Amino acid sequence: MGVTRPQWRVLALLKRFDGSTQVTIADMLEVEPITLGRMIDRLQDAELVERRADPKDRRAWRLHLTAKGRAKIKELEPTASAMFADALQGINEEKQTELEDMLNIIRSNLTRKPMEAANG
Amino acid sequence: MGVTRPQWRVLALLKRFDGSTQVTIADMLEVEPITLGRMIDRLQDAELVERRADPKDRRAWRLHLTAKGRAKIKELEPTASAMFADALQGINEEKQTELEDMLNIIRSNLTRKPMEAANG
DNA sequence: TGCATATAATAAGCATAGCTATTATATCGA
DNA sequence: TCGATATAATAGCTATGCTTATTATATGCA
Repeated sequence: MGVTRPQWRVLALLKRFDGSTQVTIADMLEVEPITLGRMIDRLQDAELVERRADPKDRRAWRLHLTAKGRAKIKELEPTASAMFADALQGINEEKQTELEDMLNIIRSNLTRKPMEAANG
Repeated sequence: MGVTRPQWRVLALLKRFDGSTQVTIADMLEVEPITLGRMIDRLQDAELVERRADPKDRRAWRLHLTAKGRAKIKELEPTASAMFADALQGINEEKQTELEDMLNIIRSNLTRKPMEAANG
């Protein structure tokens, strides 16, 4: 439908946090800055996102959706919602919350700890 | 530790299903045959896996662990177990089963259905 | 001020992953 | 048996993702 899944995640985040720096978006997506940087290269080529200089920090870019980017989001949002609903069919809301909680525990286990057990 | 995470998954599967074809392993990993084929290229370069001709089907390769591959598995298995245990800390066995069940439902929702909702 | 350190972004190189197309071989049906 | 179709693997191209290294700029502190 014109964008890849990771690209869609970037667009969705920029919808909520327009004007973020690359590092900020990379952190939210849990990817490395260079990975996000290259995704932005392609999104910029596709004219869905643009880089603007940060007036306060000359090292940083501020990322902004273009009009075309906002249109693409509008176009894809119904599909995204439908896919989520479809994926979660057969799991009630209470269970969905439990699922989310457990996945958050696992993420925190894997990211915030030095993993002594695995290295010893 | 000498192999990447996807490569480890291939080795672990071959430990259980030594002699499988590429398509079979690709199906189990839920990746495309070409993706698995290229992983096997690298595992073969690293002398962890070898391709042997299928005596009954000249199109197909049979994948086998080398002695070096089996040694690598023995070396990494404790780390793998420790990482799993670490990731699941704070989630009791009953909850772990529920988690697995829910993830299986989601996978089946996303793979076995034509996704009418999303396309309509 | 001026140096050490930190931070934002990028570069090079490699691995993983998908899509489409192609080649070689099997298999099924008339 | 032969032609249509299916299947196993590969090739080319693109996108994602990481590690390590580098450049430019900020910031903290003496």
